[in-house]
Amino acid sequence: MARTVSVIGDRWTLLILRDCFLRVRRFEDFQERLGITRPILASRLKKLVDEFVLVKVPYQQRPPRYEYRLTQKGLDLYAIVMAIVHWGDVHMAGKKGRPLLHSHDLCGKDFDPVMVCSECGEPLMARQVHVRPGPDAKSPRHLPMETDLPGARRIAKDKAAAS
Amino acid sequence: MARTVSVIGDRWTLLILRDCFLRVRRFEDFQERLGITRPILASRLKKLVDEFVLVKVPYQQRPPRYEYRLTQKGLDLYAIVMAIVHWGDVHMAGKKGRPLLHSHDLCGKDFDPVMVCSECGEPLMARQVHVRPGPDAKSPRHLPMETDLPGARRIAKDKAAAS
DNA sequence: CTGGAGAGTTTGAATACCGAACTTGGCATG
DNA sequence: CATGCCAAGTTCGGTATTCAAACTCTCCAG
Repeated sequence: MARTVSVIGDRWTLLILRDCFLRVRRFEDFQERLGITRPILASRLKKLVDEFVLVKVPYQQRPPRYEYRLTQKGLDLYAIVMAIVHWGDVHMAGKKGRPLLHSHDLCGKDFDPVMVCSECGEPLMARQVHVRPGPDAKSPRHLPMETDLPGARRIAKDKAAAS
Repeated sequence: MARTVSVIGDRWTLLILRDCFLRVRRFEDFQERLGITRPILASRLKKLVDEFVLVKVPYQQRPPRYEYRLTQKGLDLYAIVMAIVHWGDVHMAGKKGRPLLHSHDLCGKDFDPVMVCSECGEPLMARQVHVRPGPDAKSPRHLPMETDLPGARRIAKDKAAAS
């Protein structure tokens, strides 16, 4: 997650990516739609290209001009973007409702995105999920053993105080 | 989305929230696990509390001490966190694999999170979704006209320049 | 030869962030 | 009583980002 956040974890990058999914592709359009400063936009686009989230494609030669398009890696960010949009719709919408509606070509209906389990298809809830160390697990002191956190903590004291 | 990003869109907040889902709750634990500086951690926790994503709960009185817990609004961020973790697992994992595995209590299996359509249950793909203005749609000049006419965009600028 | 477009680069001031040390309140030890 | 420890912050001086505004560079059009 830290690696992912180092790519998408700043104020502007997620907004740039949302616009990519809305088919915005040119520097000037990003700049005007987002109100982002030009130097920051340039640096964010460069980073996304370096990370292979976007590709820079020439759309004319005479004065060489480029546009930015999502790669497959970039398209795979769709779940993240939709999850964010949906949370905003649920928890941050103003009185009037949501700014955009999404319709699904496959079923033709307006929908909300739902996160489900790949194995059983049920909607995921934080309380119904547990984690275990994987193949690339981090060092012990940084691991959050499910059982009540830092075993080394002075629990005796807390208990004494609580009782 | 802009409103949501203003809450979760910085380098540290998403990492703090991931740790919340891993049942980290105390200031010192966040600080040590993330390596975040104490002033920034304090300010981020305060912001999350102000936004009702976390609540500050006293866990002892003697010297008054608090821990931070997810509210329902915070728990609803799970889809975002899982989407980010999954993208990292797919696109940023090192050779050895992923750092954590998730198992689903309902079916007992290790799983990946999948974003599906609330109406038909099919996995969502960016190209199978179209957007329409919703009840709280933004002003026309900020909307992404699907058609890509090179002349349409100049007008706003001309007006601005004239004034 | 003046005037756009489009995609960026400078530049100097304001803001955010960092590491380290300090504060506060309550034990615990010697 | 003095010292030390813990947890949860604050304060502080210096560095790193971000900002707004202006500038560059390359073409084309009149």
